[in-house]
Amino acid sequence: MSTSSRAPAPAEPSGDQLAEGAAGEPPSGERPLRADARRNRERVIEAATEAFAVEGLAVAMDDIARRAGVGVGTIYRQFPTKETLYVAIIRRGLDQVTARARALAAAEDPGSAFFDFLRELLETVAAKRELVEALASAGTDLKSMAPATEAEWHEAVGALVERAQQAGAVRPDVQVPQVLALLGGTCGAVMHAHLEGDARAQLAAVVCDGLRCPPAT
Amino acid sequence: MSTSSRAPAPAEPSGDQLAEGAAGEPPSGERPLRADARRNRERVIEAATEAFAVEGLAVAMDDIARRAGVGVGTIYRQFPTKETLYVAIIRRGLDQVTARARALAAAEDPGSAFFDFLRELLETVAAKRELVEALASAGTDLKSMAPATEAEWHEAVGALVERAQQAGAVRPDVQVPQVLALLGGTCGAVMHAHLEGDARAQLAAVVCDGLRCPPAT
DNA sequence: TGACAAACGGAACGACAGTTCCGTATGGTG
DNA sequence: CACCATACGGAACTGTCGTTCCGTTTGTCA
Repeated sequence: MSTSSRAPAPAEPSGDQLAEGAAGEPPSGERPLRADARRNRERVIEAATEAFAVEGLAVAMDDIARRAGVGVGTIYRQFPTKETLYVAIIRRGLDQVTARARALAAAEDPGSAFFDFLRELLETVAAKRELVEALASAGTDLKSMAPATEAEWHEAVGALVERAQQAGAVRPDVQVPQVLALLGGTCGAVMHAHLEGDARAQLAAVVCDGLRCPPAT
Repeated sequence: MSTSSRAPAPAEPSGDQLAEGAAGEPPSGERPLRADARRNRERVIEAATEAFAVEGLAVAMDDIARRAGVGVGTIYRQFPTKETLYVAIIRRGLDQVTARARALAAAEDPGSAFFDFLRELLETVAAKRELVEALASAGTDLKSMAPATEAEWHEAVGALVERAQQAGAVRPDVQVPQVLALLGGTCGAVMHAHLEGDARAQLAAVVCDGLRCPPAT
């Protein structure tokens, strides 16, 4: 050993590059990225999304590159690590549902807004089951890889839940963290059990009923 | 996925080792295993359980061997594959909860039997969070790796649920598969969100209420 | 107690897959 | 239309692991 240790060092977590520069959509705050680069970035994300869905998280970077019609080097210029690549994809997806949550938070009926959100989320996840399953298996800690995305998600759901509680549509004794956990768990249930159509709706109904205010008592 | 068990010269699978001999508890139907072998088998399972919990599913077999105080070869004599090793551990755990379900199925009050089971399950899973999380990340298809174990689990829970429904303690419109899914999802929620103590109980309450018959209406 | 099958240990083997490197191509600009 | 920073491709490099092999040790049985 000793000697030239110029090895693929495990990509140390070193501090703040994770904070924002590692894997946002485009390089939000930086110099504007050449045209071909931007095009390729998009292609890579697209290809990776499909590859992860079809082959699982374990697809080789070479495969992703081939699907995208680029060289591996091109991927690594935008995503310094395989992890940053799938975190970027996770972000994208999470941002979408967060946006939906925010939109619903402005609805007139806070109660149905929340429950609709839950049902929609289940549908969305079921529709992309393979991909979500793959990404979930990463075991990535979003809180450290994409703090902002994570925070916004929590915040958006929190708002939805609290409004629903104030309107008396959701029992007041549940905390937002529990709801978040339940959302995740229910998504997991739908995916792993391959619940389709009615079965899925039924499960949603059970969870919704549990969350709803106990009518009397 | 993972673990591409690709041998240089695959030769022949020589028999359906998956079917039954691969990873049961002791070699249930075969010749009686020498004393040291039985001892080592136990040590290996013990060590692997701890290793998976502490280091995750990705621990090297060499690590497990070291922890167990044996050579890798010894592991491979009992568990032809890494996968068969953790499937054995999964089986063991699942058999335990199945046994508990069966015990509760004989209780006087079918309703509280079922709900107690759910709560207990959540406690158990929370107590072994690290291990369960690791094993869950395997993405192993139990139905094909341990059909009997899987079937018995379904059957035991099914019985519990159906009795509770007949007693009017669980809403009659949910199917057993949904309950199984919900059980799994709730465990996942508790683990991923690190819900502790009260938060866990609260979540359990929500799920139980959802499953309970809507009092009136 | 002697003999033999069963079991052991652990070095060695192979293969895979993430990451790096560098010569070449190209978009953008003055 | 040059010029060059930026980007590209993809072969090559490496560390890591699962798995195998085989000489040695040990339990068991007559």
